[in-house]
Amino acid sequence: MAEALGRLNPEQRMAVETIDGPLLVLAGAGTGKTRVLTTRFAYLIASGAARAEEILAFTFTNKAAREMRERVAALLGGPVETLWIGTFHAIAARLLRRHAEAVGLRPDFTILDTDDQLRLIRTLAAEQGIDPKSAPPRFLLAQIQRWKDRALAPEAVPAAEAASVADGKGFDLYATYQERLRGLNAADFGDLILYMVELLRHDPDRLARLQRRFRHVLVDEYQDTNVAQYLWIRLLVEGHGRICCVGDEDQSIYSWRGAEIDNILRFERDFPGSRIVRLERNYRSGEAILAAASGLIAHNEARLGKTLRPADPARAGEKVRVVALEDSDEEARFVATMIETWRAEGERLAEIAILVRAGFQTRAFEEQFLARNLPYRVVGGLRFYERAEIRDALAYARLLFHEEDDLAFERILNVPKRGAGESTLQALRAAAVERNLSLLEAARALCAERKLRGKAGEGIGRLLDDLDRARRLLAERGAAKTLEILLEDVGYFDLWRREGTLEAEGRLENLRELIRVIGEFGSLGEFLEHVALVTELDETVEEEKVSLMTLHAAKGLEFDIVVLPGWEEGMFPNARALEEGGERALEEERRLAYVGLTRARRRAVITHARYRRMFNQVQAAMPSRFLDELPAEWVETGAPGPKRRGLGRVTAPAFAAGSRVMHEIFGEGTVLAAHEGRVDVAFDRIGPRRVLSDYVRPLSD
DNA sequence: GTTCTTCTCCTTTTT
DNA sequence: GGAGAAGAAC
Repeated sequence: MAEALGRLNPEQRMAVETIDGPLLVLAGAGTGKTRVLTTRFAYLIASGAARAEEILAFTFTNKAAREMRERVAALLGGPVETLWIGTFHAIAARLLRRHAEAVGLRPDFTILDTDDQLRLIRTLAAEQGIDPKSAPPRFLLAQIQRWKDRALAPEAVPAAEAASVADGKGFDLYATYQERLRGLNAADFGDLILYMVELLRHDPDRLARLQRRFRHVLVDEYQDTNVAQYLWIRLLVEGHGRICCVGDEDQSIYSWRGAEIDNILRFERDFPGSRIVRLERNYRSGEAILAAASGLIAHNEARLGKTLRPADPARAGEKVRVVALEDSDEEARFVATMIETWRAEGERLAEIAILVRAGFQTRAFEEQFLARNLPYRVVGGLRFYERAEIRDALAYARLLFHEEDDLAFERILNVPKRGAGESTLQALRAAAVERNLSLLEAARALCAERKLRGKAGEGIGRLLDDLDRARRLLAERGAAKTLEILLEDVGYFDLWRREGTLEAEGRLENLRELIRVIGEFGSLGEFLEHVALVTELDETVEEEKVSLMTLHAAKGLEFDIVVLPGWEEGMFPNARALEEGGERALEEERRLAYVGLTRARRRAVITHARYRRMFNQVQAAMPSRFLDELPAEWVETGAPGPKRRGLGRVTAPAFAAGSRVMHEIFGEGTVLAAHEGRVDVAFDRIGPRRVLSDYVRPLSD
């Protein structure tokens, strides 16, 4: 322990050893936040303040939870199974299963995924005659989630607000949606937190027991908590105030998910007697990058304020480079070529990341990388458990586990196609309601009574037989093997095999992977709980590949080199975000920019295009206002590369058609024609292009 | 009634 | 260039 403490700087040490009251650790990017959290965890135990199982630690991602768990275990010397370290949702689920009946659920309740939620909302909205055009299901679901993020059960939604959403229909839908979820013995993500708060609010004894049981509470990424999470935390530490929140208001980027930056800004008022420790020594980046990022974020109002300083003051590092490109295609080509150059200079691809504002931006880069055989990976795109084939297979698994899982049944009723379409489903629903059965039981009843005719009757009959057979196999063959047999029997594998495309190959591969993973779990139930709460299948093998991801996905990561494309008004800051959220949203966009810049250890390159192709048309784009907000002394403009020896003074006539030239970015090529300030060159690597003559020099040989 | 095809709309970020 | 809804064909 002494050794671990000795590795801390004075501020970090203060953050670890202040354990007698509420503490807010303002941890700037790259200041050793995780080290503080894990050391504090261990210190609480070593100092006798709490036993390991008396410390409750909340994180936002499963990855962060895992990392913390591993590092704490290492500090404590050996794996600790009983640690309460997890995401808000995972911990809520764990606690709720023990107290399910108090919130109207059974302990084996299902946790819905977004697909399920949306399908349910769509059905309910249709039942209630809500026009999907004026009130799209996605929007309604988002509104319901926002209520849940604020810990508002239907009866708690303020009347004025209830009336304002789709003429009050949105609110009615919320009430029925909640009823239906309880009927299905299911909870969605928001419910986990909402129910937790309700449980603690309405049951003082239970609350008191939990307060005694968890002597210390740690919260990571406090700036990302929503109101419901905040209320939960507050209830938990009411009375003793032994809470430590770690966060960075400048990295609060999840308001659209209900995160409330005010939670962190208000900390001192919320938790009387609290102290604040600032971690400002940055161990990641050079001075130039830190100064550029600091200068940018200084434009925000909603801050507690802190200044990042390089831990090594002698390390100025490279300035942030800003490059203007003609259009989005050229941007992608430029970035790809730049990365090829870096690679040739010995940079590792795994240490290069391209961070974009919106997911679709990755496509242009992917195309370039594919064409050039430049290895890349898209981080966080469609996650494993969100793929259609995985969802389908999981629906079969859920049905095996819980016959009454109507949502799973609906999903696979006609997958693969067995002639049971919308009208069949309606008939089943009607029968289910009338006889108070689950859909599957209703199907069984109607089949037995020969009320389902033709293709549908036959198809459903076979499905029921296959399911029965599989269920009988379950105990003997285990979950993985049984699911494999079931998917084979119902013809689900064949569905993809018949396609014969490369994509279908991939899907089959994913299914095999799924079955392998199921095999690693003790039971089907255990596996399904894991799937509901863990969205990624994380085998982040260190591969020599460029990473492509959104700025949101990049939070918490770091790379030697970071490329930030698309810094144009409308794109970044994102126009839609500004429309919805105004000034507050602008500040959040700025925080995103700050997060992006501070991911870089050694080098950051920002690009913007003068013309951007949006869906089908080309639009002129203004450089992002964030570019103007970067302090000029830490920024360098123009393409990188070897110093321009007299370039720019070379005039166009110097380039005779047919002569060989070298371009700073695109490499060598042959001149086709020269124009005023521009040259057409057939480049060896990327083909013909018109480029600025400033960037071209003649090759003497 | 079911499935296939065309059309139109939009595309921010995700535990 | 993708998804969902509406219309057309089986």
